[in-house]
Amino acid sequence: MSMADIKHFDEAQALRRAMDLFWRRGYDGTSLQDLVDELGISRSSLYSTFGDKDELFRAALEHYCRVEAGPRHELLQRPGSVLDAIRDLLTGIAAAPTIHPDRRGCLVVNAAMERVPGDPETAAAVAAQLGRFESALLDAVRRGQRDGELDPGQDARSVARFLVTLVQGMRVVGKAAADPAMLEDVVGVALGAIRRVS
Amino acid sequence: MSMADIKHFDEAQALRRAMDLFWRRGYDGTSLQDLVDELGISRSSLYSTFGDKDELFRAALEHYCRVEAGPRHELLQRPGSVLDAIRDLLTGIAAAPTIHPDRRGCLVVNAAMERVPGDPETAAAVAAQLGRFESALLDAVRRGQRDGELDPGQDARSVARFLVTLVQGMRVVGKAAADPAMLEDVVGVALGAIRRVS
DNA sequence: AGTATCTTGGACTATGCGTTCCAAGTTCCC
DNA sequence: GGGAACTTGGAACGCATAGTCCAAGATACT
Repeated sequence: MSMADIKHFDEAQALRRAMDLFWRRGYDGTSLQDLVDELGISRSSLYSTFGDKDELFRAALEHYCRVEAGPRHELLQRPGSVLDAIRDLLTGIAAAPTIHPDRRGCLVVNAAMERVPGDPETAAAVAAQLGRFESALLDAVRRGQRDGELDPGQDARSVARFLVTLVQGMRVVGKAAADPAMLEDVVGVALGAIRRVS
Repeated sequence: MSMADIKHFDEAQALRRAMDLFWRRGYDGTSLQDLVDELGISRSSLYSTFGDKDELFRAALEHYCRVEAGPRHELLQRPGSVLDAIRDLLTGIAAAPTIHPDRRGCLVVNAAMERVPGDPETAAAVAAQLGRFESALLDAVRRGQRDGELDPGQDARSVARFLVTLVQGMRVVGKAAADPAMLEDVVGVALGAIRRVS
């Protein structure tokens, strides 16, 4: 293998920029020219490095799951109060529209709504991500029930699924309604729903 | 005004078919040729009747709100148990993926995710629809609290917003995950969250 | 220094898109 | 029956798109 095959650009940075572009404008809303301009590389390099538009989109989606969603799942494994961890998770999602006032929402939800049905690979990636979120929450809920913070009378898996679903709803509402107070109200009700009645 | 201006096609039926097409395939996923083929009318008639693609999409979205969402709001005004009405509402939405196995989801959510940001008119229509849903739920929640079915200790508006958000999440999960049991679990937890503790 | 190998930019291709336009056809009024 | 008003189908237009290709440049090994 010769060593003239050095890339003249930062592949990781290009992927990050592609993720950002797809996140803000969606799949159809992002043209190949947009990508060429924003990533700062030529079409040839884009195709030889990332494959076609579909592959790049999927890579961007995976990168999003790793960088954006991953830390939130780890937050649930934090030692100490599970209820606090879940509260932090939910308030963080409630604050997303404030952090990103451009109404970009969540790339996973955007991808699911725009690409399902019609792109089975993206559909599978989204379903897998929801599954990972559910199992991370399931562990946390079980721990919370053991620690006496969460209501032990509820089925842990149902509670985890409830939280997964609520978070996706917060993503939709955060993008569509853009009233920060609304999501804070929602968080309050949700926490009351899972807390142990004392 | 002369009377040679009779349409040779059923305008209401065409709008229904356009709604169905946008619902299944999204805005960008539906080409004007698709519309011409499915609606059974020519390009000229389409443009002279509905305006351009944006206008037709908005009309289809409004039609959806009237035909699909409207009856659900009225369901909440049903005499008798509010808790039963909310349960029926939620289980109906949980059953949506079974009724439409093609993973079409909800046109309002699809539209919001695909068109926001970038189409302020659609964004406004979606926000208005969420607002109508919230106020319909607010009336129901207040009634349920008066009747002693719902927990009167919770802020009624927060509960309404919670339900709005949860339903949007059920739309996302129903389209992305397609496990009917999952949403039934969610409904159970949600009903427990708002029910009066007896 | 020369050569082989790989990357790069940009021109190029083919296709599909939304929109416009016009001749032909149809209907009603006089 | 003649003419005005309107709808209709289909051709045509300009433009944007995703993807391909190739000459030119850069690098490392002999």
